Amino acid sequence: MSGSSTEMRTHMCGEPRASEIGSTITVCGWVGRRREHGEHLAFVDLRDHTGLLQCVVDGSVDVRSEYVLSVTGTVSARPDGTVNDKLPTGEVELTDCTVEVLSVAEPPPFPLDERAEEVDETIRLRHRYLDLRRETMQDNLRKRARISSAIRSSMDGQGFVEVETPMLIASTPEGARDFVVPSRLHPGNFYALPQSPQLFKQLCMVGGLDRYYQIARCMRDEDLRADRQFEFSQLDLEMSFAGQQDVLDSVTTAVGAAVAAVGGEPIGDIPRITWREAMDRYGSDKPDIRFDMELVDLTEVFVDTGFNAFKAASIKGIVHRGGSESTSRNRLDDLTESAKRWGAKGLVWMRVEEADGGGVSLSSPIAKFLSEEELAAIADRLGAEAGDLCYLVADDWHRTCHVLGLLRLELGRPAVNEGGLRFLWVVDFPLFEDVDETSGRPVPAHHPFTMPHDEDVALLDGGPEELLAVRSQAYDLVLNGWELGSGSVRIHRAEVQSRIFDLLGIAPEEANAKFGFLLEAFRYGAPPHAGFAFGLDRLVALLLGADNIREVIAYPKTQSGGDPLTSAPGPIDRAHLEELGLRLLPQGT
RNA sequence: GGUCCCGUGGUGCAGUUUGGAGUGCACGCUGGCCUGUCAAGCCAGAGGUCGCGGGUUCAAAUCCCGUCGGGACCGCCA
Repeated sequence: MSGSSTEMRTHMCGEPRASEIGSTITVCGWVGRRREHGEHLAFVDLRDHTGLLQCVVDGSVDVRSEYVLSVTGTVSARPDGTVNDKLPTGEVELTDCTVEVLSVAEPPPFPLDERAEEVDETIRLRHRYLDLRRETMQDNLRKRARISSAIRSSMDGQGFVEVETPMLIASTPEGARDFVVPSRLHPGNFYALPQSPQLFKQLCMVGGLDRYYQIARCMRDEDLRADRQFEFSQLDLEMSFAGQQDVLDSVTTAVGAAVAAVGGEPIGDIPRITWREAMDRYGSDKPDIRFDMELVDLTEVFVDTGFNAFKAASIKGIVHRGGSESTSRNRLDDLTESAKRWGAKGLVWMRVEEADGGGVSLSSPIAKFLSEEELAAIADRLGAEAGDLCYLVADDWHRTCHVLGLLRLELGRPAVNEGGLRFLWVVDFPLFEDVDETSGRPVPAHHPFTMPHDEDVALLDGGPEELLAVRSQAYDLVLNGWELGSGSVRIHRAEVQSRIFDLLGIAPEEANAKFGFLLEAFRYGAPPHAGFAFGLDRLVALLLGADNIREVIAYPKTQSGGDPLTSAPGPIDRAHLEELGLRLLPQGT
């Protein structure tokens, strides 16, 4: 029985089959539905995580929903005409039953079947132990465990060493807001919980571990979302004497093992595009490539335009195939409002109609401001056909891409469980995401230990234009439009590192105070190294078709960071505070 | 910090637009009947701070203000 039999049971509820007819077995589980037919006959569905078994008992036995029973009886063939082909155990039933009530149960506060999907999530979380009894949640957690296990096996097989890093670490002001823990032995001082084991894994490389990995818990005190919890799990890895391709290969192998563990199609080679191309074609650094609707560049068409709104650095368009009929004027107004909220000055839309003399014509409130040649060029470049709806945005390159990228998702994005699994590597991220206008300092796009592209190092000495053109050896893994994770080749040479710190305006003393231990470690012989981290919760959710990572986390928190089960967070008493050397400010300050 | 949506017996909903008795539906629960059901069936019954507070009104689930809780999103998440 594959290890499922115990002192208390011989079989799991989902196991008995016709081949075992005649044997006497004992099963344990929870009472599902009962069907009573008077004092002489009742059917009780006994349930555990493997399935359901119908037990035929005397109708005078008082068992209720969710009572915990041990039932000993004979596996019997069901009488003719009563076989239930919807159940794996439906050919048999347990007869001559001896029922022992192991625990009584109050009626559950919500139905423990698929109808629970409709129940207020707070109620599910308040009684999460009941929610977990449901088949869907059992399935989610068991598949998650299989995925974790497959990832560990894959990493072990690739020669990675699993290392645990500390949870109580020094706070660093960069990046996400830390959760902090007051120190009793050092009043007035605090530990931080790790946002990621970033610095420790690099130290592991200096320490000669060669290949490190960990399924690490990370904590960030930032607002929660459907795909973000305070605490989350990452597959975190780092490799010595390795470059980008090595990391991509290792991660691909691990992710492939994860997909295979839940019966997905082999992922094959993951396509790769540059950040620049991703922005150009999809308007996003995490493109959802389950559907096309790519951005088309129209800037050249309008170099000499007389239409003021199109005298812009970048003009792009997308085509909603056959969208004209299904899109009302009201909807177009809503989309225009959305585009403005996303930062655009406006949104130009054009309905594509059959032209009198063959071909197509474009109908739009702004068509009268454009020349025949311009209209023809738009239709031609967009490949517009009658019935299509075209959208154009004109602005600087970044904003044009961003707005059309969001519009593309709004118009075409499939549901979470449709369109298969479309992984994508996005490479050559810019080293800096912006240059601060007042200070002239570049703003790092990744962390400050990210290696610039070798051929772009010279650009570090240039002005804002050159700085923004510097590519980094940083890469993201994207799945169906969700950012799964990111990584980079790290700087291991002191002179490059100090150049970066200098550019970012981090003085040597400051760098020393924040990262001194890492910089010191690098003075003792740092191997070139590169790494990656990706969110396990997000991967599991997407593999299981969940649109929300709470569905694949046993005990998640609500959007406001509370736990309805334990009522965390809560106050602590005065003595406790005093021991930690803390005093609360009055409320409302 | 901001925008939007939701809150009515244990659960899911209708009722709110246009104020008029806690009115209705399904599931669950309790009791009764029932020897082949599997969403069992039939009969009867219990169960309510309409999230909370204030206001308008002869009268508030319904209108107004505030507040709490939940969700989606923007900001934020190196």
